[in-house]
Amino acid sequence: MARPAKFDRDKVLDRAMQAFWEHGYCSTSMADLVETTKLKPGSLYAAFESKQGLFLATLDRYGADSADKLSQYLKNADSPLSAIEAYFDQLVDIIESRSEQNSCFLVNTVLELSRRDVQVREHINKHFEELESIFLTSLKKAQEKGELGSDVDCETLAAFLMNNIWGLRVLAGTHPRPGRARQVAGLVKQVLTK
Amino acid sequence: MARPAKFDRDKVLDRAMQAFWEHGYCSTSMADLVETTKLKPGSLYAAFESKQGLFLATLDRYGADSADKLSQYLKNADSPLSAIEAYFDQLVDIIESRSEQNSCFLVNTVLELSRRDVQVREHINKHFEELESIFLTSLKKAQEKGELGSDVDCETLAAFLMNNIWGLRVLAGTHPRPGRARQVAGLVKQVLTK
DNA sequence: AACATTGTTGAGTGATCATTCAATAACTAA
DNA sequence: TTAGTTATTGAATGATCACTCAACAATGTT
Repeated sequence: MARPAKFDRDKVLDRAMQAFWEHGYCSTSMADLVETTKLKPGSLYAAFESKQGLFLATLDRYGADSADKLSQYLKNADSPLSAIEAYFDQLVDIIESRSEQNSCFLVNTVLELSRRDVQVREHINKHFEELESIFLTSLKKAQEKGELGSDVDCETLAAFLMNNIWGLRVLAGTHPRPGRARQVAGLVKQVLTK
Repeated sequence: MARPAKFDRDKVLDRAMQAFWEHGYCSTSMADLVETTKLKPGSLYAAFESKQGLFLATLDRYGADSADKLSQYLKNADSPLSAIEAYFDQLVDIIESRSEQNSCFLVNTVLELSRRDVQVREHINKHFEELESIFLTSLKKAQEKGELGSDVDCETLAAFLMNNIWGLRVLAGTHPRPGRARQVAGLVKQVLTK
């Protein structure tokens, strides 16, 4: 009934996400987004309402991807605890690789905007809660299997895991000496397996 | 030999720090700083060179204050381990208080700027290293006193403590449900005291 | 009092910010 | 073909950005 959009929404979101992820919300200008997405301002505004709208869309995309990735590690694992350890190992690999993109878009955003912007906070918290609930499911499974003592509080342990992931993401921002992330993660894994 | 400055440098730094701490670097405009410091643009630039120069000065002030505070908790403590626990307890109190200012200026800045700005990163890292070395000194003292087993790697444990402080600061940004910060800190303290 | 030096003032700079919109293009349904 | 609808375009908007500077004020020295 009308002219169809020419651009690929997913590709546009991906490119915008890369820009926000790398430079943060404030330091990514609409001019930057116009350049990376190859969409003119008018088209961007027609599709996403505003810079903030586009940002929230990229946040949700990143959050969904993160949850998928974590799920792939943990679902159907024979040993839930080993799977969690494997997840931490690959996180450490990313951080130790010193690649440009070893930060977490969600964690970056918590400290840049979430403290002051309710809408952003609600989106972020939703994604964090999803990640944590995936951990929690695995921890409970571990407890059923006897990998984890029945005295262990899985909720606290899940919160502790999230805390150390956040810490590792901050660590990545400091450009730490090689081996340090692995050292910290090693101690976290030790807590996990007693 | 010349006209002396009228303003109190420490008071100006304090006010600028509050502004940067609350809103971040990008979202604090020179107009904001002119308003909070009560200095005209020309005076600010004469005293601090640039927005970035003023920012680095406030960072250093915050870092020095943080180290002083941690030192006060840990130096001359009869039980180094209890002193570290006490430090975590007050950190939890700050976070659970849900006050406007329960974030850490250094952690905020790591994720806003440190990843991309070498100069900022060097300043931040210097302060983090100082904090960590204060923890390390206490941990070694604890080991000498037998509070900590001789098999414990104090360097790793200090890095672990920093990691969880960073995690707690991210947690604060999510506006968590009451009690959660205390729960996480409790587990950290448990690791500390075996 | 006169001079040298430095602090203070605030209007003004060009650049960049997010956003808008009228003109035009491309599609579907009739 | 035509009418109706929506996508695309890119120049233009006013606001705000970090920053400058010439005029003036206040001090110590002589």
